[in-house]
Amino acid sequence: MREFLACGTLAPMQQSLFSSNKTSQDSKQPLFNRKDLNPAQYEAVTTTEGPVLVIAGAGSGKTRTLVYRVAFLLEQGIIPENILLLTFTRKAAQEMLNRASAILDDSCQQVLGGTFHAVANLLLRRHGYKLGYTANFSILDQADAQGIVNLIKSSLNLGGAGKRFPTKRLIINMFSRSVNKNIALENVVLDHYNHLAEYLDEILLIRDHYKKFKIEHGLMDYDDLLVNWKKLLARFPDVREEIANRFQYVLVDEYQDTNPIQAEIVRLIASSHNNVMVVGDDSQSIYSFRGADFRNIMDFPKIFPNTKIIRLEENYRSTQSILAVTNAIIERAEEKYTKTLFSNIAGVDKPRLFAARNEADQARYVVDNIMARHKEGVSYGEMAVLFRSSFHSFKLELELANHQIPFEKRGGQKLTESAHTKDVLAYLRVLANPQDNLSWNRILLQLEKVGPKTAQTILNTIKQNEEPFTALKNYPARNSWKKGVENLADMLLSLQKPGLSPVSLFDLVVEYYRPVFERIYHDDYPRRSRDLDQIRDIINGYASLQAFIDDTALDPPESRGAENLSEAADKLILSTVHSAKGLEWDTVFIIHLAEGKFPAAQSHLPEEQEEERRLLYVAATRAKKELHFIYPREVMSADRLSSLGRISPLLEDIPHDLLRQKNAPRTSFSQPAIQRFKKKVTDGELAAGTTVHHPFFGEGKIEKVLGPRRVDVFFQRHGRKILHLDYAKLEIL
DNA sequence: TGAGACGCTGTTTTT
DNA sequence: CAGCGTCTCA
Repeated sequence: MREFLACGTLAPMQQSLFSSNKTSQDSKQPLFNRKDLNPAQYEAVTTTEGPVLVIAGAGSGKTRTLVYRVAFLLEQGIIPENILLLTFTRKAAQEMLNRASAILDDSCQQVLGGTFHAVANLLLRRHGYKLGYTANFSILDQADAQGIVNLIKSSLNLGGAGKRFPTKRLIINMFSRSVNKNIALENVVLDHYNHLAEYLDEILLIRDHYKKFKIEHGLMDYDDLLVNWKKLLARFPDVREEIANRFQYVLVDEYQDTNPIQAEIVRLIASSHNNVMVVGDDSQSIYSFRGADFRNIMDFPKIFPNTKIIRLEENYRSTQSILAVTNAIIERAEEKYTKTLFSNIAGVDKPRLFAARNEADQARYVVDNIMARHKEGVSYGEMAVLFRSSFHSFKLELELANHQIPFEKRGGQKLTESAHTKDVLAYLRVLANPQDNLSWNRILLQLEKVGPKTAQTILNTIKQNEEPFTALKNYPARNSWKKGVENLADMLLSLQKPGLSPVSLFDLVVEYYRPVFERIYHDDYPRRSRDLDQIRDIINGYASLQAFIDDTALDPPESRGAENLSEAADKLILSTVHSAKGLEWDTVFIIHLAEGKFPAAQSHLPEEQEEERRLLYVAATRAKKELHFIYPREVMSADRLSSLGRISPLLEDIPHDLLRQKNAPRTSFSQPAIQRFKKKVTDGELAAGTTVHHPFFGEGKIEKVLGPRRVDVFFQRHGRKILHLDYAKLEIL
C-alpha cells in the first residue's frame, strides 16, 4: 500500500533533512539539522523524558514534529516496540510512520500506531478474558448498535409507544454521550434531551437490555472498546504494568479531541514513567459530540505535574491573507488558549466571498473556478470542496459529473455501512463469532418466507447447539422454506473447511448471496453490485478474517481499493469538514455557508455555536493559497418554495477589507427557474419503455409514468430512480 | 406470519 | 430521497 499524503507539502523540504548517508552507527552524524526545525519544534522533538504538552496551531508543523520525534527516539536507541503513537485515524498514523521511515529507516514501521479504538481492540483480544470476554468478540459499528436498539424496542413493544418516541439513532447518541462524558444517562436525558424526559423510564430500560444483549452475545461497541481498555488498566495492576512497560514512550496526536476516558487511559499507561507527549490545538476541537472538551487539553498539566508546555505558532501552510481571515474567525471565540498565527508566506489573493443566487449558481461557481484553476496547472487533487453535512454536496456532485471532473467524496455514508455490504459481512461475522446474534438475524431474514418471528425461533433453537451450522441444517423447517435453510447451512458449513483464505471465503459467500442480493435489491442492484467488487478487492489484501472484520468497523476502508488504481491519483476531494481535519490543499472551497446549514440548524446552545465556529476555522485553515467562501442566497425547501437564505452568522462580522466580495445578481424569489433541456421533454412523449438519457445516471428505460412530470426510470448502471422532469435533465434517445 | 405498497418524516459531524 | 413505520392482503 502506498503512502497517501506523505509526498505532500513537506516532501521538497524533506530532501535536505537527510543529514547525510547514514552508513554506520559510529559516525556520529546527527539525524537532522537543527535548522530543519524551528526552536519550538526542536525542543518538542528532543525532550524525550517527562510529560510534554505541545499546543500546535493549524499548519504549524505538528505532524512534522511527531514524525521527527519518532525518528529521534529510535535513533536514541529506543526500540520501536516501546513506542505507542495514538492518532485520530489509522491513516494518519500510517502516514507519520512512513515519513519517519523516510528520515530514519524501516524500523519505524514496527512502532505501534493507530486509533485508541484500534489499539484497544488489539489489547482486548489478548486480555479481554479478564473482563469476561472471549477473544473472538465482535465490534459493533453505529448501524449495528442501532439495530440492536431496534430489536430491543420491538421486543419490549415500545415501537408504537407514541410518535415522538426517540429514534434508535438518538437513543444510541444518548448512550454514547452518557458513557463518554461520564454523566448518568438520567442526567443526559433530563439536561440535554429534556423534551424526551417523559420517556426516561423506557430509555433506561432499553439501555439495560442493550448492555445485557452485548454481553450475552460477545459484542462491543466503540465506547466499550475504550471503557474496557480503561477497566483493564484500572482494575488489573499486573496488566497495567505489562502495558505501561511495553509502551515506554507514548505520543498522542489531536489531543483536543480526546474525551475523559481516553485521557484516563493515557494517564494509566504513562503515570509510571511519565514519558508522554500530547499534541493538539484547542481551537480545532470539533468532536464534543463524542465527549471531547477543548478544555481537556489545558488540564493535561494537572494530570502530569511538571509538564513542559511548548507552543508552535508559526504557520507554514497558508498565505498571510488567508491567515488574516482565519484569525478573525477564531478571535471571536469566547474562550481559547492559542495565540494568533502568523505566516511568512506571501500571497496577494484575498479569500473570496461569493453570494450565489441559489444552489445551482453555487455549484456553477465552484465548477467554473475549479476548471479555471485546473487550467492554471493546479491538479484536481490539490483542490477540495468542504461542507458541514455530507448531503450538502449532492447538487454539486451532479454538476461535477456533468463536467466530467473526477472527484472523491469523504465523510458521510461509508461503503461498509451500506445494507448490501453488511449482508455479506454478516455471513463472515457469524463464521468468526457464532454468538453474534445480530448477524444471524440479518442472515435469516434474507431467507424467503422467513420474517422476524421465524428468525427468532430458528435462532433460539440453533443457539442451544454446539454446532450451530449443523443445527441449522437439521432444523425442522416448513416445506415452503426448508430448501432455503439447507442451502444456507451448506454454504456456512463449506466455509469451515480449514485453510480457506479470506478472499475465498468471500467468494463462497457471494456465490450463495448473489441471487438473494438480486432479489432483495431488485430496484437498484446494478449500482450496489460494484460495491461488492470493491469489497472483494479490499478483502484480497487480508490474511486474517478477523482483521478484515475488525477493520470494517474500526477503519472503514472506503476507498482503499481506489487508491491502488493509478488513475485515482488526480481527483478533486469533496469532504465534510470533520473528515478534512489534518489535511491541506492548494485551493479550498467552503460551500453552504448559510444560516441553518453552517452552523448546523440544530446547534442552539452557546457552546454548540462555539464549536461551529471552530469547525469553520478548521475548514478555512486547510487552504494554502486560495480560499473561497460561498453561500446561496436563495434556499429551496422541500415544498419547492424558495425562501431567503442569510449568510452564515460566523462570517457576518469578518472585516470587509479582508475579503474580496462578489455577489451574483439578485433574482426575484419566485418559482425556481425550470431547467432548460437540449430537447425539452413533455409529458406526452413519455411512456413506459421509452429509452432516456440522464447526464449523471446515463441510459435508462422508463418503467412507469407516475403522474404529471414524474417518472420512474430504471438505469442500467444506477438502478431505479424516481425523477421529476422539472429538475432532471432528461433526454429522449 | 410474511411480503409488498404507500406515505411520512427528518437530515450533523465519526471511532 | 430513503428509510421507516403502518396498513393490507395472501
